[in-house]
Amino acid sequence: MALNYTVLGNEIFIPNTPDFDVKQTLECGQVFRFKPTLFGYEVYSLNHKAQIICQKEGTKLICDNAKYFVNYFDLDKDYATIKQELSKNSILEDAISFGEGIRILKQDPIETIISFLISQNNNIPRIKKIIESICETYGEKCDGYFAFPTLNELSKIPKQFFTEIKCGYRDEYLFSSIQKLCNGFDLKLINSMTSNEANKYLTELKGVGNKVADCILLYGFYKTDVFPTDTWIRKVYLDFYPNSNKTAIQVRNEFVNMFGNLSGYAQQYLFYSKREKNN
DNA sequence: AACCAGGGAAGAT
DNA sequence: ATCTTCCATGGT
Repeated sequence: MALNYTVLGNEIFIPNTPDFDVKQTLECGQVFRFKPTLFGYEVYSLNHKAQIICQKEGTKLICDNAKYFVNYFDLDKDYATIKQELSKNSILEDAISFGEGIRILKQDPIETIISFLISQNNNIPRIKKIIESICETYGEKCDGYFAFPTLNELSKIPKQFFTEIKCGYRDEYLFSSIQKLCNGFDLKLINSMTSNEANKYLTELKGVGNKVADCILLYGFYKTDVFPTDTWIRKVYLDFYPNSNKTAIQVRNEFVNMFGNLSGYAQQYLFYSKREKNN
């Protein structure tokens, strides 16, 4: 059954349902540009903003473009059926009931590439700080926030800036990949590729390896037959298969074989559950 | 002090 | 092709 929401002007209202939870959706590691407020959250995507107000009867989104955020929060997708299908696998039972309100956000490809270039071998609070700093300095000033810079704006950032805001060795990755995105690298090709082909293509960007490529494909291109495998997912794997010495790529391929087109969803439930519980 | 964080590049085998 | 080492930074 699909989500039952209503749109009134620039407001979206989602009545209480197990298939939508803002906290779970924002804090499951897929997005970095949001902050908690008194009554909920504020979320930023490109040059859009949504105020999210958690009420007794449901969740209200006050935004600049309701259509944009209906798509962003994937509100027209039937997650109940996805969860029902995935729950047949005992590995997922607990994780799904723990994060049953997760939605996979439909983010912008460039914003996703830059964000997950920064994410590698890094922790979430610092990732957020670095992205915010880039927006503040090079993004368009909007009403109470800064937009994510356009590709053209990104192309004007000197490598020195990435160094100064403590990107560490990722400064070169960001600088080099932005140049490439401006010059010859064609993201439109990805839509006509299989996920494996697209993964390989994305690794032509410096700093993008197998894992970051999977994140880009899942969050930026909505390809769900991928399974980003990071340190947390490897811990999950060890929970079910103790003293396994499989590499990240082996774990990744095993999960993709297990979950097929629903791999991306499965990954989110497992990641969120493991990271929140941290045991 | 040593280890970890949503890993990946480069060089050695 | 697979295995090591090193890579900045900040927190524990």
